[in-house]
Amino acid sequence: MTIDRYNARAAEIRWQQAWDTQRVFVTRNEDPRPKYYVLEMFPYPSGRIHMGHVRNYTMGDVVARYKRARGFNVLHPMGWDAFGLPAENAAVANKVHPRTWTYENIATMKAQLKSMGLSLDWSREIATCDPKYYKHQQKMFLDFLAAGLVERKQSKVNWDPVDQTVLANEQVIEGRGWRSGAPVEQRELTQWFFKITKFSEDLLTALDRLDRWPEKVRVMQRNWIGRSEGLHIRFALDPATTPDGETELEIFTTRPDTIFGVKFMALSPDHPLALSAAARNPALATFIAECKRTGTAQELIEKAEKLGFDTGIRAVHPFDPAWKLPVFVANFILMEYGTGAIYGTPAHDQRDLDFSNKYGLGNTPVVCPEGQDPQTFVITDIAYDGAGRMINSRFLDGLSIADAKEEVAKRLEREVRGNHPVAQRQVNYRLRDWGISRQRYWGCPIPVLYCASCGVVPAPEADLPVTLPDDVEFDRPGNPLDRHPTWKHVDCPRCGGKATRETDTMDTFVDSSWYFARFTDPWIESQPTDRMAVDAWLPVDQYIGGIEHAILHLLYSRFFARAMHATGHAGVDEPFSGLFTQGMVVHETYRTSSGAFAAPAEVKIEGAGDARRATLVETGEPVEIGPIEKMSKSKRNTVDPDDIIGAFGADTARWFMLSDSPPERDVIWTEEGVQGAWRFVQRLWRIVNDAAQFSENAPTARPHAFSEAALEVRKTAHRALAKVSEDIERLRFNVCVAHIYEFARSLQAVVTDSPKPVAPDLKFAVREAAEILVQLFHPMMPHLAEECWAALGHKTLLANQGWPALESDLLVEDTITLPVQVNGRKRADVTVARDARNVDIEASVLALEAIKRALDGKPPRKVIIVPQRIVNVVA
RNA sequence: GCGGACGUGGCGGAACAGGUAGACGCAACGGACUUAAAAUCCGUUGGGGGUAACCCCGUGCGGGUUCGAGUCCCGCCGUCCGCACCA
Repeated sequence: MTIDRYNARAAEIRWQQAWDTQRVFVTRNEDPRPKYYVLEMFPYPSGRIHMGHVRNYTMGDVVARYKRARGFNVLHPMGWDAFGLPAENAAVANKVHPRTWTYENIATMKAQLKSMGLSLDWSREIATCDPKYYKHQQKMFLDFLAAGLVERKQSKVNWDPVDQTVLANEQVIEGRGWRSGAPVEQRELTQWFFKITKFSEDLLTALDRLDRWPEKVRVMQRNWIGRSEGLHIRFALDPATTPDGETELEIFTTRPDTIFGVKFMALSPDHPLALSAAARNPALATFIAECKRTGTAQELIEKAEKLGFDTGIRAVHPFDPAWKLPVFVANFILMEYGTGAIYGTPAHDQRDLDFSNKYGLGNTPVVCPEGQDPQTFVITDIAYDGAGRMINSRFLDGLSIADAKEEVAKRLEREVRGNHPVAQRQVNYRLRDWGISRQRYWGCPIPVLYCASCGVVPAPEADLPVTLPDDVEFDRPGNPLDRHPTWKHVDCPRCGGKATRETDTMDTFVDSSWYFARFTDPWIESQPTDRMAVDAWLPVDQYIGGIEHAILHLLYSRFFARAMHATGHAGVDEPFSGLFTQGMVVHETYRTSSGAFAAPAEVKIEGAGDARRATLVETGEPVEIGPIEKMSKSKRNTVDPDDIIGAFGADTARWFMLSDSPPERDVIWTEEGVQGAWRFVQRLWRIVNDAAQFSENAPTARPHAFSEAALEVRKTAHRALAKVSEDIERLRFNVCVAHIYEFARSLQAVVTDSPKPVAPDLKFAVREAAEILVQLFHPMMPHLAEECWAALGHKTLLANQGWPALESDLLVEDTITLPVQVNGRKRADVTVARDARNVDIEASVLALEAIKRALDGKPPRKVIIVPQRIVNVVA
């Protein structure tokens, strides 16, 4: 009998329909089995899925299908991060409404995802642009507002001049907008903020408990939160030098130990004292204006030279009333951090030293490194920030840095001026509140009103959702909501007078900060979450997505979980107990002689190694093979998942995405790799069919005894089962793939090489092995697995089948083969009984020809036997 | 500058917890089948030496610990990523 080639296209559609009709992947909240929530970061509906999606969703699907087989009630939902700027850009470019554009994209991408055969519960699908979703987001905004977790304040914001909107600090990358890439400017605006800083300490310390997160991500978040302990000190100002009404200057320092090395004070150009001093000093006012000018582009600030201006004001040293310090305005002092003012200790801070050297303020070293002579220790160009003993510091001399910090804090805390202590210990964070106002149409409206007499008024809950108007124009830059003739004009719900709506919408990162909670009960209309459901399902057991969200999305979601907890919408603080960040899909780039990029589909490759040459298919023009880079439209090195699925089927694409590269690293998409995956699909199909034929009429009951050959088949199968199970648990999919290749190859050898007729026990063993093989690759290639399962005579869906039971007895061998080393070099193998005594092992080892030769007739000095592992003979 | 990760054949990579380095795949080469090709199957493939049994070298470089080091320690070199005037 000849076996037809496996027709992936036809089979895949058939099995997808079968899963659909039988509602296999629809999850019930009432299901009593233990829960497992696996989630991949939901996509932005940009138009079509790309290979990055294929990789991400395949990994999630492997975990979901595996856990389902292991008996868990698996929640594996999907939705759409559907608000955002590209929809508006499309509206400008193509005169299509953002909603239309978005939903058309969703339809396309949903069909593409379905063609991948993912075990998703589509009944829970949500789109964040749906008023049924953002209604609840508005409700939570109001709850957060009432709970003091939202505030409206004026602040300097990052303004993206291309997108014409505000960006959060996290969205500014190297001084440029994360989406537009335009240099970001600073502007003063009144904005809505989520008070993420209220949770700074908890967001930081809780990272230690996220032991199933990549260390890299935790480090990045730790740095981002940027906790530092220090002292808040009030310096008195010399009245003779100070503008009216000003008496003191507050600073924050993490190095109070260096207080006797201080040479100057420096203020941010935005500092109130700087401004009041500027009011009577035109030159200073000019300097400040200058700072702000260079300060419009973040990029320039970072490269700018340190500049200062002496205000003429003098501060008084807290330990010496006679010691006066010049107060400068300096361009490198940030108003947003600490108090916006510092004291400068040039010897021990590089920035202060640069500044001091420029303005001739000198420096006095106050920390002397171990082994240095304090008399000769001088600082010229490089500040010293290491450990050491205090010098030149009066009562601190001889103390360690830590003791000196403590001593200064103690003394200044005790000292009182104007009923307040002169200094207080303080913890500062780099983390800022999350500004969420965006001057955009296609986002969730912020549900507040402004009334001339009542001020800021929250929208009444009965009016939620505050929906977006449909009739908007995108013919001009700026926010269409603001220009809309009627939308923003409403009556004040408090006084009935005239009021206007907030026309800013929320940052789309708000939408994605709680979708994982909504998935647990997306049907409930009365509230954002059903507490029974959300508390039962959260946290997400395994979250999978790109490293690019290490800070933004993941930190916001952690904040949201806490805020939802505080307002009664959820019972957990951490949304994701397990996190995995997968690598990118990369591909070679191709350039024609004109410098234009060519797409892989347009290029023909010939030769191998150094002789590899590329030409354009159409013209035969030679093409330069360029570096391997992340697949992107601009470099045209993308491969369309539809093309791959069309040509080879989803299973081939899925298998290739899991092969070779470790999941956290980048994977290089190659035509050869796809071909290899496709060949293996066909090979599996043949092996399973051959095995089915081989084991025809196999006994259904397990034989009492097995021949050596049959036993070997069973051992191989169960060893593979053990390894693959373990490696799926550890998300080491590339290693799973290798084990499956190995197992398949050995099963194939048994089926081809065994003499006929076949004994019943071997039939049984081969049949068992074939079933295990199919079940092992099922999470990775579900369609092929169903087809094979049917070929093995099963009438039920493999998707509903449990994971095979491991017979661990089969993993234990009666005899073991140990490598034998002489002086750490392998010389031979020795096969002994598993429980052989060491003396017997030693005797067998020393009897080996190769060992005798290596010892050259001399007795060994020592024989080291590591049980079950290795023997080393020391000559 | 600060912080982190990594460095293994021609390539992607494997090696539990200090115990046989190079699993598995790709590419390449040789062979079988075929009129031929495709497809499939089998074999070889870190470097060097030897007819062979076998021997020597080998996990970025230099040291160290150990019976034994890809793995641990110290010092370099290189690559990638994140943060970047945060006082």
